[in-house]
Amino acid sequence: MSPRPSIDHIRRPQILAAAAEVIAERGVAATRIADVAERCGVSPPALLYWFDSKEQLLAEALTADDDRFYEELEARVDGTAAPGERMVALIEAATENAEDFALWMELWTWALRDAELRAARERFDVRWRAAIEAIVVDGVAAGEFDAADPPRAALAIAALIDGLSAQAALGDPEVSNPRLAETVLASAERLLGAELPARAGGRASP
Amino acid sequence: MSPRPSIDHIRRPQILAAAAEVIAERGVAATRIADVAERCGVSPPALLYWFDSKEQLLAEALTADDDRFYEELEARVDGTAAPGERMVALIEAATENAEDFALWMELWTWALRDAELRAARERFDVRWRAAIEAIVVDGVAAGEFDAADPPRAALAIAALIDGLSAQAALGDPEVSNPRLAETVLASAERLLGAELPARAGGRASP
DNA sequence: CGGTAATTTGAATCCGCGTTCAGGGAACCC
DNA sequence: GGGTTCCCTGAACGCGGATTCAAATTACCG
Repeated sequence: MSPRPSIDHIRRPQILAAAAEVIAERGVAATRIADVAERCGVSPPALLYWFDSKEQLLAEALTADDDRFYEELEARVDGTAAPGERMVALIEAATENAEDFALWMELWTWALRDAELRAARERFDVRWRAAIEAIVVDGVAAGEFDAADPPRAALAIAALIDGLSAQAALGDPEVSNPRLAETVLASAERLLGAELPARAGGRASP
Repeated sequence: MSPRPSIDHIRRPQILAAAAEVIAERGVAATRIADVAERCGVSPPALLYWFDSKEQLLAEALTADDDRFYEELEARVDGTAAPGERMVALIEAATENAEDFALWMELWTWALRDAELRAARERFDVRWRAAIEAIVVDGVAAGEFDAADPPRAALAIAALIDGLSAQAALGDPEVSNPRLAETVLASAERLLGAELPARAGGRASP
């Protein structure tokens, strides 16, 4: 509406957020610059003022939120003390919004052919695995977990979450959200040779 | 070259194969009809003679090979007898060509917004999980495996393979092809509560 | 207040690419 | 060997959409 609605550097994040929304709805391939502009209440060339090209804008949008995600997640997980509880908290946090996984899937697919996106994805994954591994190492040290090879266990748990989340995001009836979390938890118990504490939420039926 | 190089229904599969190749290289989004036509040594409109639209052609290409993949895999696996060996054979077969997983990732991403592709993907996944589950059930019946919930174990193994294959396809240095197979095997042993027989190939160093 | 820099816009440009069209050569059938 | 069908082609069409441009509007600064 007004030609200068906000000062300097509120614009870029705003555009990136709008782009991420549109991507989540339409997918990267079907996202037009005009869509993002409309969501911002702005004309298409305005976006080109802040970003060099559509490609650059979408690439940035695809990776902008992820750091925040990990920060939130690490904050949530580090709150609790015992490794078992931390692991449960992590698994819950990672599985509670499986729909959002669609954005990761987009990132993966575009990372197949874009070196920068590939590097970004790897950075996120390293961070993610490290978060898991830290818990595993603590659990082993505390005698709670039995894992001969913590990095491998962490890798397996991460992959398990990825694979199941993808299917959940795709609406697989076999992998509903509750079943997703259950399966990861049960499998993690096997992989870690430990019983994990029940989660706080509890079940619906008494 | 020659105007009628092949009879009736050799053309469609040929086009689909070419399309699958191009998709594997460029990705669905960047695949042009002209690319596929060129690979077939044919003009673009020729493809439109066999397929109604680009979209239909690509969708079909994305799912054409998969049935063959499962048939091959099931044939390979059913050759051996003991559940443990069958499981190892299945895991090896599924992990030996991680690069090909890129095509699956493309399928997933497009399935997010295309009902037919989504249904096709689910069909494949059901079949894939069933193959795993059959082995698990046999192993439990034979007393070789210890799995309280075979469908869940199968789901977990499938998800594990998916998640790790995706990272391998993305060139993650942490998930090289050998490490991929090792990790799946080691994790499957945990999930199934069983030692799996060493694979035939053996290791490189003596 | 004027001058300058920052931000946005509407309109125009430009191009890639899917698709359409009007034929044209080959096989097949009689 | 003439008609019919099948498969394909070159050229043209047309559209969607990214990017460019010149101008306008606004903020900031003296």
